[in-house]
Amino acid sequence: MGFQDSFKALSDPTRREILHLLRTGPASAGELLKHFSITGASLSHHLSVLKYAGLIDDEKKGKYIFYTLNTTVLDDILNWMMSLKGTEKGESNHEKP
Amino acid sequence: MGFQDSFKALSDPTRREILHLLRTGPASAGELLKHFSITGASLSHHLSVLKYAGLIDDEKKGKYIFYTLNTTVLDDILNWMMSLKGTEKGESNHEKP
DNA sequence: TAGACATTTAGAAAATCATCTAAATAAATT
DNA sequence: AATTTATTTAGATGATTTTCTAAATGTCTA
Repeated sequence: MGFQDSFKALSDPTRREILHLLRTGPASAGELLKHFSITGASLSHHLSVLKYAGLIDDEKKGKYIFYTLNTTVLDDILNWMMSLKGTEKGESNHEKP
Repeated sequence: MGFQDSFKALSDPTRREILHLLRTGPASAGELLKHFSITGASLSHHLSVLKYAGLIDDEKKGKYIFYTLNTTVLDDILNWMMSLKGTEKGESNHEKP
């Protein structure tokens, strides 16, 4: 887990789509799989990368594993990008100084 | 140039450091090179990736080429991340609805 | 408990990537 | 004009990544 892992995780289109699908709520691996034309093994790999990066959490519920978006790391990345733009952490930036 | 290229460009630590160095203003390739222990050829490669992604601009000034941060694409990425969090484009998000 | 279902792990192949050295281009200096 | 300086391009190499098939693990149901 670290900045590097998060950015690496985000650099793959399948993984970004997974995050996008999870924005509305949890989903099992099988549900997610319907949206892609890759094998379950490939999806599983992508999920493990996202999990290692801290971008998703998983919870086993019987036969299924449900994945949920974790926005904590996203916030860190957002802050890093804001700092590049010279915008401070919590600023709303509606006015220009 | 596209979303994918931008994220790929951001997934390398050297390239992120380049962007970080450029946040205070333009710099030539040679100036940037001082901050890394890679060859000029490698740096040049990284700069071309960043440029292709639209994250930096370059301008030739005689013997030197000056690179500047371009925040347009960063804004697109920021918006994409905000949308993941369920936050709309320009919202300040200081209150919870 | 045997079989079906959901998901992961292992291992391999092909593609992509970061880096290097060597050579090329282009502008400034002497 | 020849040399030096700044940077890029070309081509090669080793590392990492994405994907696959096959097999393993764990859980539910008939």
